[in-house]
Amino acid sequence: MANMSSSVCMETPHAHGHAHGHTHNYNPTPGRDFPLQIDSCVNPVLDYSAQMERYRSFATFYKNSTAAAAPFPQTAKIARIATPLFPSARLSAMPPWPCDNAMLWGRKPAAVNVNGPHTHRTGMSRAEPVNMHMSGKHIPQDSALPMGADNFLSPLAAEQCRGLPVTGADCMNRLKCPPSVPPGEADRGGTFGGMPPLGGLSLPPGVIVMTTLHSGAGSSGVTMSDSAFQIANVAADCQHSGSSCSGSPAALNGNANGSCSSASSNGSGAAKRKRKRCGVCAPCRRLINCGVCSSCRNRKTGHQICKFRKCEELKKKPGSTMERAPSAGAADTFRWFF
DNA sequence: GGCTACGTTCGA
DNA sequence: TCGAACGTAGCC
Repeated sequence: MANMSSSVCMETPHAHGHAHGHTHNYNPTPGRDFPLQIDSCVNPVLDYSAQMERYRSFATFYKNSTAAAAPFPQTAKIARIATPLFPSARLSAMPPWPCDNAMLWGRKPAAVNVNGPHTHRTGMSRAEPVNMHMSGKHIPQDSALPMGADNFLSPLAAEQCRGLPVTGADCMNRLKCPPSVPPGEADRGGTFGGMPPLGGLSLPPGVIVMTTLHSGAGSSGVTMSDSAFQIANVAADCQHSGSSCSGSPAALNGNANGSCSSASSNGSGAAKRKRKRCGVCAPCRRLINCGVCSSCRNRKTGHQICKFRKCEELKKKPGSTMERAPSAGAADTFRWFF
């Protein structure tokens, strides 16, 4: 599970207590570092080109290296290629914050189990599925809005809502947490307690959300990715099975294969259901195949996704996630989502 | 029906 | 134990 923690660790240098020992050299300077990250988000085409160029360089490099006397082992290739592109991402093993380039530059997203047409959740108006921000009507505003001082969240809002049962606007509103929200409500609906206020550090809301998810859930042995996966699976399975099950944290104690109790009791049929990518882990967020790994090179016969895009959750055994019962802290963490 | 990719099997 | 190959589910 250490790899999960490292792969989804999006903690900011000040968002946690450095309990895990490593030190961050990154000291965000508002007004200096932030625009750098903004660039990476508002210019997805540039990011894509950069990544493609990087992959190509890797491929060329390793191709030449293989011909040389000391070829690189596959693990070394993987370790090198898997290194995040962005400086800040090297600290977190993820992009500075999750910009859905796939959405921004038009690639159709992989079907992830974030939700479906309906997820049986009540008490929240949701006119569209979460991935509704993939629709064209969101793309222009997401990708073309100037990054004004007050609307820097706008291009991010849709992505921050990936996997969340809220609309992009709703998500953004929650993340902004206007001052009119009472402090108590802010913890519950706007942001998390124990988190640095958004205004103090110019960080994308997604980073902060995941920071809390990590720090809160991780302490109980449940990583953010695990929990998000479970939530997503609950939603997805409700959609597929047609049975009614709530998305409440209590439901997360259920089958990690994404089966509600009714479905899991059906026997092998539900167990055979293919799992879907969580859509939130670093590999799921990777947009392009490396073209170098064995899966890419052997795509015709291997039928496998690029090793660097293989969902962290799917790498685990199907039953591994349910061995860790979500703690109350994890439940509190995800109260925000529902 | 084609494509992608998850799950399983099997060999090294 | 790991990775390649295969079957096939899921999606379009």
